[in-house]
Amino acid sequence: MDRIIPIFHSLSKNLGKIYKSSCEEISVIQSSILNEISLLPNPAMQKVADSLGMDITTFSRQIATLEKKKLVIRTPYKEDRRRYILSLTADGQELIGKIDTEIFKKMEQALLSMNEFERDMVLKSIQIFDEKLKDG
Amino acid sequence: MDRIIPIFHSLSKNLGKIYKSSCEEISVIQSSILNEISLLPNPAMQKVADSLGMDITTFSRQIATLEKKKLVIRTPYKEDRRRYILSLTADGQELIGKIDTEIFKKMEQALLSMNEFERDMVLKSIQIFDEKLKDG
DNA sequence: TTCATAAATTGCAATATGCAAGTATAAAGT
DNA sequence: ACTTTATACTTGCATATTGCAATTTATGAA
Repeated sequence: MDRIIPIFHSLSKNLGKIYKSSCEEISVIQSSILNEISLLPNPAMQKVADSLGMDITTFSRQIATLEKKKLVIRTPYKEDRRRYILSLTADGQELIGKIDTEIFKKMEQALLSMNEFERDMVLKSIQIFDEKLKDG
Repeated sequence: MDRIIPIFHSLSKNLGKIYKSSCEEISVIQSSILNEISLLPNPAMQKVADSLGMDITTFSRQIATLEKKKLVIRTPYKEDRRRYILSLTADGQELIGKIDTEIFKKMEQALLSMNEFERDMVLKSIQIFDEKLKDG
């Protein structure tokens, strides 16, 4: 348990570098917004902002930027006219596909350098770990 | 292997939230700078910036800010007078100690909700995984 | 209706970013 | 020696990001 802090920092740094180097056309923040929109079912702005732990005013402006770039669409929500439903354009979908492909290449490289037993254990463990973090 | 992308995004998000919520007095970026300085032996500015993958001009200004906050000291390096050696002040050390304690609490919470076998496997796996990412 | 709450945007000031250009020092080439 | 080249770091500048406060518009409750 005492190795946990150095591992935390190292892992944060390595994941961050992978993410950054996989995003060419947009920032990491913007990529995470696109990704979150793709995960949630017909989300309103507040929902996505909350899910990412972002301030709503910053989020609002990021969405404006992403909309200008034709990656996101805001659709007025008829049941509650204060809200906008967010969705990705075809370009937006394609872009997160490209980014995910880059991320995958780098993750794959790390995983393929393990033997099969190790790889299965690592994948399973990370999933368990992530679930526990999500709950906390 | 096909679950790797969702896990990557989720893990990035969760680690990022833990990091952010553990930094009160400074930004996550600044915390990662303090942490990196503490890891490297008598590092010059360029060294730390490279290690973090940061642009040197942005880094230079962050160091100026951290020095004003009395968290970091720049010491001229006699063997090469173009360089400055970075080190933490007592306040800087104390601050990363506080931040690490907060991070630890949250990580511990996740790990203690596992049984001992699972916890050992997860810790070992994350370490292996992180090592592989570091090499790549 | 009136009041309180919620979703989203805008004003504004502070902060962060990175390229280009600058200074100062060190190292290499002639 | 001395000229060129390269390195370490800083500054100018333009742009982007951030978040609090205040505003607009819409919903829900009293």
